[in-house]
Amino acid sequence: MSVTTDHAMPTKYDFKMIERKWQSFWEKNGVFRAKEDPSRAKYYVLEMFPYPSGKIHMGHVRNYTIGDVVARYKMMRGYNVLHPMGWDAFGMPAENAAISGGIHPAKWTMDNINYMRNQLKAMGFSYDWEREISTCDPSYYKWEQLFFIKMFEKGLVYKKKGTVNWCESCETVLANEQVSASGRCWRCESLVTQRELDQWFFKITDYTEELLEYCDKLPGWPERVLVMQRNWIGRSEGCEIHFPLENSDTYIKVFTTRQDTVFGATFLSLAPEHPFVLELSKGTPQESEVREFIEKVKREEVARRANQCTEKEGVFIGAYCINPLTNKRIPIYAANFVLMEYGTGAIMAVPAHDQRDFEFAKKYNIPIQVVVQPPGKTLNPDTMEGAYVDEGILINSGQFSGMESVKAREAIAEKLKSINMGGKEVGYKLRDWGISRQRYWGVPIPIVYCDKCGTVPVPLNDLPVLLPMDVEVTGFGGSPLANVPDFVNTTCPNCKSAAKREVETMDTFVDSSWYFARYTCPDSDKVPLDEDKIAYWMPVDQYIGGIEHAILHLLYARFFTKVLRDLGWMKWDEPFTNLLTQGMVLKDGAKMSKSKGNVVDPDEMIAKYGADTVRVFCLFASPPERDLDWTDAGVEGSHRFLNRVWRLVMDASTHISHVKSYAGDSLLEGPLRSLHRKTHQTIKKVTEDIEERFHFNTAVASLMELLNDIHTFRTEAKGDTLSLSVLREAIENLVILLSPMAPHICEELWERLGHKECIIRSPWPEFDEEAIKEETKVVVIQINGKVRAKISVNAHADDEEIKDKALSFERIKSLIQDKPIKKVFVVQKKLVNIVV
RNA sequence: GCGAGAGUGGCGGAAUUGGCAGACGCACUGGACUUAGGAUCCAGCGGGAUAACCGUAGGGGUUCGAAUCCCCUCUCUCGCACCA
Repeated sequence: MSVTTDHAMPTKYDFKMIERKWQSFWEKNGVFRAKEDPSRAKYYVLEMFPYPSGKIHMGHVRNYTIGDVVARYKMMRGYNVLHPMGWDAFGMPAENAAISGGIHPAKWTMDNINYMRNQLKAMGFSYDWEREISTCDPSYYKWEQLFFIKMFEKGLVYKKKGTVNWCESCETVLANEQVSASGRCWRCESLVTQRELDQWFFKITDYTEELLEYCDKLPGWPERVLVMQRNWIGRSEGCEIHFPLENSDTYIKVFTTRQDTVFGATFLSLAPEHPFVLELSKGTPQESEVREFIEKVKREEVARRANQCTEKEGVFIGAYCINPLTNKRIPIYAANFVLMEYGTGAIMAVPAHDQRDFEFAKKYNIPIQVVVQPPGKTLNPDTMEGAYVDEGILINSGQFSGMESVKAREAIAEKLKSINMGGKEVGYKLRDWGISRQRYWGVPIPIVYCDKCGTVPVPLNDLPVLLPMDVEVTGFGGSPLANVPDFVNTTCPNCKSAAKREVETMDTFVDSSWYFARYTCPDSDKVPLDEDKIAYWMPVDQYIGGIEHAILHLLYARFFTKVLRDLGWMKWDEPFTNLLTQGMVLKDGAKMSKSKGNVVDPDEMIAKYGADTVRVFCLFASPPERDLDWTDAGVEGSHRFLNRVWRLVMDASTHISHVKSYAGDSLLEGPLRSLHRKTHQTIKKVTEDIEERFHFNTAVASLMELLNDIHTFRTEAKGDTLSLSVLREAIENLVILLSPMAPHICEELWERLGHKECIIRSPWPEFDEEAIKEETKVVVIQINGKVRAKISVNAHADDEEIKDKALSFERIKSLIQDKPIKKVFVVQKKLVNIVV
């Protein structure tokens, strides 16, 4: 009998039949159903749930494939794995579909969910579909309303009138995080303007320090995500300084990080929105000019105003204050570049040492006073071309002259404190999270407005406040819910008199701030989070998603976790222990988009090549953090690989069906030993690549190598039982190691190899340290660092032996000839470098 | 401007406690099988007069030895950007 050939027509790799078969097998047998079991170690792997926009795209496919490999690997490793999936189902596209297509957002959303669920099932992902949740389901958002009320009671939710970001196109408010650096809406890219509105806010600033502090306690997160979050929180240490108003007993508070330059403060700049601007200018000759300026700035787009390049403009408001350390009288201006939301909305302007103030002073002819001298230079305010912003020695600063600026910051802060004119202060960029949205398709804010009782939260027994279904969504005229009398008109929970409901809905980022916790107990109907179940599953061991959520979703989810902890619903400080941010899927080097016409449709790919091929390609084409360029040729290659695996196993199966997998019972030599070694090296490589680095591309590559070696082996080896048992060992390991990546084909092959238990319930193989060892090693011989020869040495040879062998090697001898040998370096069983 | 990351064959990518550069795949070339091959198998595949030698964005340095460490320059990607 020969191992090499088999003349029987092999069965074709029928991926359609195979994938259908195993998907229904998994479903029927509840293979992926997760059950709490305190006797087993749990592993919670989660991918960011999708917005049901219509169809799954390649980004999802990649994201979920990565998660699926991790989930399946951990299952085979014996962990009790929770791997859920659901829908971030509230949001604007549903509403837009209603406006343009006349279809109800609920129907549109449900249709999309049904379609996309089937797509995910066709990919063979190992989700526990019994735990599926949808954020637009009242049984989900009911609890979100409960959290809102609890937060309201604790003062973590408040309503305030203020300037907010407004997207003209979405006709709704945006949180600061949701406005891009260029002042555009995160969703539709239109320019964002400002509006005065009464809005609900989550007090995320109560958690600023903790959110920042824990950025150093998340070793499982990519550094760049943490850097982005730290930047966003934007902590800066500085000083508050009080500038008394002339002829008044009030003062203006400013925040500065350069209190060492206070002696150079020659004017004050206030944000145009600062209440003092109107108040102080009242009755002065400047009043009308000031009013005009405020109006002008208000009209400016956020993008323009927040841009560094925008011309600095301002106006004198007709009032003066006193510099508390120089006692000099200095003018007060309103300036377009001063932001009301940061610090105190007012700054002391030091033109000599701040570029913005410098430009401003030049433009309006305000004196420039140098107070920090750079080492070895003298600054002349008349000839300076820009501000000197670096450190130096203080001059013109009274008792502080001669002091280094760094030290002066301490001393001046202390001085200000001692005279009760300010003191050290910490400033943050992070502001409270505005969550009101003037939209229909979202979670209703559970609040009632009563003329007598004011703002009253809906009693817990009355939850959920159901989102009404009979609503006409037009896209005009503000909150659609305001036009539903049955919804708006209610009675006050307190005094039972007529009252009105809040008609705005919550930002959908609230919905996704706690879904990961709800997966642990999706059916819990008495409490939002079941104490025992959440205690068993949380926190998420591995979270996987796109980098685009580095700030938005991930910061909100961290905040919400801390809130829920403080409300007593869970006991973790952070929701996600490890985070993997995968790169984008590109086509022809560009992001896929309809307008570019470079969209690859997952459905088509699955139909043409099967889910396993699509999965393998996603994993093989590049490591997860990097962008992946989709190529048809690459997919063909992955498909070819699976075909080769299929043929190999089918060809060999008749020969190896009666032998047992080699179990180390007899001594191996030659090709048998080599294949056995390769098998175990591959187990080691694939295990480490999955476990330690998520480098599935190299894991697949090593499986391809094993496949190639098995091929070679079959043409060389004899058909004796020992050979066949080694062959069987190699093939079985190839199939089992490949199974997390290409589960359908591997289940099928596993069954055809005669296994009764499915592969996902089989244990992950362990490698044998002994088998991996090479009996001979190839040692590279270098002369002056250049490779000149390679010799084979016994694995037990010591350095001296290797050195001798290298020096006596013919080719080396002839190259060295009679040149004197200066030194010889030997790297253990790897390399010899001869220096001549 | 600041911060982070990256730059390796025709392409995607391997190799990171400094030790054989280019694993694996794609594309390409030649061959086998074949009525046929866009299937499959075998072989080749950084450049080069196939010899020296040169090659990991460019230049310098450390070292017996550098894709890897250090310095400078360039390019690209991402994030932040009037935050006082």
